[in-house]
Amino acid sequence: MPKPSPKPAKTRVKKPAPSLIGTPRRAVTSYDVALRAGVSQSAVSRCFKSGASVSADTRALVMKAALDLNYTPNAIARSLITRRSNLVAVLISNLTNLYYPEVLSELSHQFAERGMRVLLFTLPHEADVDFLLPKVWEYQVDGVVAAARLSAAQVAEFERRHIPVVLYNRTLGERAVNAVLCDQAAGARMLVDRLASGGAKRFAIIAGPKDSVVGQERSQSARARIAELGLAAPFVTAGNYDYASGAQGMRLIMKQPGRTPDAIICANDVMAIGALDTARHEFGLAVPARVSIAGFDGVEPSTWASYNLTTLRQPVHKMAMAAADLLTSIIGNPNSSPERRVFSAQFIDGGTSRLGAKTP
Amino acid sequence: MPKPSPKPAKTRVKKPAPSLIGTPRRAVTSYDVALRAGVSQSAVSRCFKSGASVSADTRALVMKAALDLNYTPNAIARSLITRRSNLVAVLISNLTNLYYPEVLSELSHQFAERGMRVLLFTLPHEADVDFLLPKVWEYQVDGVVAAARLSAAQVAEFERRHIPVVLYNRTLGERAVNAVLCDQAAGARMLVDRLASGGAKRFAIIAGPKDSVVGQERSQSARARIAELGLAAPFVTAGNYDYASGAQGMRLIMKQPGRTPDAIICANDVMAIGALDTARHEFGLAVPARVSIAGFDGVEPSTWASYNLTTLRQPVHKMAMAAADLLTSIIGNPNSSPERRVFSAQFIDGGTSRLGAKTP
DNA sequence: AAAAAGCTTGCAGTCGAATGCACGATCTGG
DNA sequence: CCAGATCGTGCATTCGACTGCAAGCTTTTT
Repeated sequence: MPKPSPKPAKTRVKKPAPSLIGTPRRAVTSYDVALRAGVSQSAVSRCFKSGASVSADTRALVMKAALDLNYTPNAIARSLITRRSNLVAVLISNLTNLYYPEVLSELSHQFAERGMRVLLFTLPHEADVDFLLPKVWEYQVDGVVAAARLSAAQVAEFERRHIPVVLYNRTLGERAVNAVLCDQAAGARMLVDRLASGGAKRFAIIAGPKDSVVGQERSQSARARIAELGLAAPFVTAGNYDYASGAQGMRLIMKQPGRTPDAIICANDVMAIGALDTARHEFGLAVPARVSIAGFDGVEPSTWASYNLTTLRQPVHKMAMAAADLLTSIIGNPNSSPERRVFSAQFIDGGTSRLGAKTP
Repeated sequence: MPKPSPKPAKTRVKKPAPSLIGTPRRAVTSYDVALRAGVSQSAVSRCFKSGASVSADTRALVMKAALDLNYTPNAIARSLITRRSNLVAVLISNLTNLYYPEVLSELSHQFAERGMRVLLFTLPHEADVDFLLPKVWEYQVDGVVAAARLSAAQVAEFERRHIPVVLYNRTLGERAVNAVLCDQAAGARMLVDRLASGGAKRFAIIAGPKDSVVGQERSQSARARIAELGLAAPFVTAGNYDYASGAQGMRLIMKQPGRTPDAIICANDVMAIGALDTARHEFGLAVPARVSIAGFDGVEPSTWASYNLTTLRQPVHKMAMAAADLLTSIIGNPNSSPERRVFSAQFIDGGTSRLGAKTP
């Protein structure tokens, strides 16, 4: 008697107990398919990978079995081993902004074409991004498109984790980051020039929120150009990118002492529309006869007949494509140095401004 | 000599070769944390799971180590074993529709509050959904919110795979499905009643596309009610839910022989806005003096001063919340029987319609 | 016809976290 | 002061697919 075997254990080397931890029902796996097709699991795996070495016979067998069983590869399991999730996080601060849905839609399509999925992260307006980022990391996304405010530290954190980030319509000062941009400054200057050569002398600006880089760039550049032209410094009021703040901005402008401005530049279309409606319906001002109004972005409502807004349209489609291209290229080739792709806005000569001729 | 050992193999039972398959750099894992904290991997795992049995000492050690190493649990690995991805697929056909971004935004917030992420699937307008669905399955989403056309077969396929689906503003005839709805019929009938008691006698309808269940419901109910009131059958033209088709619908209406209608019901706000702009600016019709115009949805631009549209606002916030609630409840409790949550639209008495008094 | 080169294929070990089990430590009560 | 209960912990296995390796088979080359 070698041992009275106090513990019944240690005999079975395997299978202490099948647990099936989560168990919301077991799905069809590659093993099931392999069994049915009479091949190994590896063969099944290879059949679902292009470029793998599988004979036509095996492939046919496997595909038949897969179809019979309604097998779909498990992307989660795949990601675990390949270290590629094919997920892209898209961070968007404010989907109700009217401009962003368009961006999101384009991004979604662009990434879909590249075989990637969009994991959406919306920020409850200016909420704590730091609270959100760990969620992004958890999902092992292959990359991030950020159309939301990220601090330099936050971007650095992504870099430390080797997660490529492309900023959309944002930069971090002079810091080298991947970004897709629209040249706001050039647009703003052009706008001022056109308005000025159309006769505008007294400008006012309804700017974006202070923490919006894009908004600041738009209003600062406009101010700078106004100064360059030797015109009086404009009255500036900050809005929140929504209709109500455009309307409110208009009221503030009208409350200012002195003559009413003859040109109002708004940091986005929706505010311009708010200002326009208020000018017309609340103050009975003829636009553009008495005052010119212009916006930025070129969102759909700006083209509607009631507005036909003068604006600077961003090439959203091209920009989204560039963002997707840039991000996929970084994913495929880390260590590439940061790149900025800058687009220029298209001037839309709507009916809300008296404009001079285009300077050549 | 038992065997000259033709194969040198079979000696090493483990470690044939470390492969590190995908290798876009190894991240910090729970093992690393365990090592640093001087505990087992299990302990680390338990520290990140609420309700697990861990001593305060261990927890402190682990948390310190995790912080030092910047550890974030890998949701992919977790999903594999727990069979819960905490991902919800949101299917949206047309993000440029102006109504959907609002829905998406609300859904995103609602799911975020429940610890779930939104995996976005946008359908290139009426593209092949069947092509998209396998992608949804691959990611082992815990559930689906479909604000897009799904056939009964497609929904059945989800059921077969035990993936809960909640339809948003959609049904499948009498088939029992989980759905969050807005009572379109009641809204449409109420709208007709109000317009009729305001004096409308000659109706016209700019309907939604033929394949839009919601659109059909809206226009059919309106027609039915018009008939019930003994009024002439309305001229009906189908649009595509966009501004251009609203405008086009208006032109078609004006081309009809006989007297111009005195009330136009549009299957959504954007078409109503298109029709309104066209009526005013192209045909010089006074609205609502000569013709009443009304829409559905209550999107933001419908409230703008230039429009101030009469419409039926959908309680998007409540509906999204209901969708998220419903879906999470099904996830937590499969085998629950399908449920419909129906909301009613809020009548917005804008300035584009001559309305009679509300019937009590 | 033998040798070399090619294809296919299965084996077995990964990826990172979760957890059933059993052992050890601590605490309670008799 | 020891039996029994409680708590905390580590071990080993699991989830499902991917892939390096080497063996088996086929084809080509000489």
